[in-house]
Amino acid sequence: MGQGPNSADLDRQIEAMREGSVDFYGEAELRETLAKRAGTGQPLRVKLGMDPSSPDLHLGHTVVLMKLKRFMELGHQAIFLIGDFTARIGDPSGKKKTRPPLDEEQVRANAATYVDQVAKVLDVERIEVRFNDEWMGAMSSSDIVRLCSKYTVARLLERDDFAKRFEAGVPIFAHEFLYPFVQAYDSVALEADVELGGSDQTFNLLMAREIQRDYGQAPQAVITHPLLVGTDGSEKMSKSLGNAIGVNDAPEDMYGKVMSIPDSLMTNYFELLSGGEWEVDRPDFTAFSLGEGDPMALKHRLAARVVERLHGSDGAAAGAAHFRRVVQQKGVPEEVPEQTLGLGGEESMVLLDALDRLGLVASRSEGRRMVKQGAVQVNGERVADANAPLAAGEHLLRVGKRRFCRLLLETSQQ
RNA sequence: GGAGAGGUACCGAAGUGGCUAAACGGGGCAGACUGUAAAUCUGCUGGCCUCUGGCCUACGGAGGUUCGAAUCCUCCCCUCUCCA
Repeated sequence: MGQGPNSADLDRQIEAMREGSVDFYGEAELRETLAKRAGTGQPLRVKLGMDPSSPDLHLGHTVVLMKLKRFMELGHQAIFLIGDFTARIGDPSGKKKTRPPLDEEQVRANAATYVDQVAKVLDVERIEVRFNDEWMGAMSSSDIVRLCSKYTVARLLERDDFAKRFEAGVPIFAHEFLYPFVQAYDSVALEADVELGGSDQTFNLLMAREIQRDYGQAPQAVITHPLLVGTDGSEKMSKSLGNAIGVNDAPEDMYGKVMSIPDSLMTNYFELLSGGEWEVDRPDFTAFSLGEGDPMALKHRLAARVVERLHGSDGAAAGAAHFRRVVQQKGVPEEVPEQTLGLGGEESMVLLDALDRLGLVASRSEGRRMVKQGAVQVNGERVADANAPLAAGEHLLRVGKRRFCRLLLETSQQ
């Protein structure tokens, strides 16, 4: 931008902004704003907010982060808002029940890791990072009353997740109504021109437009994005559902988790995660069902791209090697965590004790079950007796497919 | 403020005095199979043990009745619905 109103350039920008989105509200106004500002060098203020309700971001978050990246490439100002205040309310979006509120300490701990995780996808040096406690914490009760006077209960109840809960007789607590007000006010405080989010955020995002008007600002454009489905292939990706691929997952784990998505999800992942950076493969499932084509190779390609984005090409290579070796050939990973235990004067250690002390099993009862099910191997041999003795020396323990530990048993007193 | 309904394991949901560590479904884990950590099939899924058996803890909370309670009684807490 910057070379005066150029319609073709505007088209290109708008197109990039729309790519991969579900809805683009306020597109026409945004186009006008861009045209007006062309030549002034004044960038758009583009807001993306996340609540530090869990310490880990996952691939679902990267879908929107990639869009933020595109805005940066177009020369706009990215604002990453950490909802430290909102996390203590608990976002009701898409929830079938009330979220447990987090205490300040948890929120702070989670927030601390966010910027690092975002840095895996974006150049955080060029981002404005803000916390909404900055202005929300400073609000007086009368400010909050004033904010709440801008929207009606009936309109809040139109919102899908509230409506469903209300109808089903699932409790809705009054503080949950506060959430969209705060998120909307964030846009006022940040003077956002554009806000990005998942499609489950549509209500909150649109409400911000009205609140901004009430506070004398031009309403932000809103661009929503599809929600990435988790590795289970049915629910949206979420840490609490256990179907998430974390941004901080080790390359090997990340690679394996991508490999574990259902085949039918491959296209979707290619498209949503591309962020305009990958050419998108559209596998031919009809061919696969006829035994043609190579779905496995495609999935490997997807996994490699995902891991490469977050861990670089070395990570991708490591992930691929680990998968071939451990999963396909049922082998032992290249690097197995090592631990040393002392025998404390005994001749040997009972297998179950070792599993328990190494944390390879959740409880001793689980350990017994694992052994009974044939899930436990010592040095590549399946062991049927939980009380089998392990002599001093080195033992490679394996529980199930993925839990490994190299145990060094020492005779020294301990 | 009044009246009803309800709170069961990770989640949903049966069970209304002993046969219940609690049916069934989902989830999770394991084994088999497979191009895959997909799909499918089978098994397991509170803890602890000297383990084809035994012990401890558990059905919102606290007491009580009973040889014995998730199931009966009392009080308390929480949610939903209707009325005001």
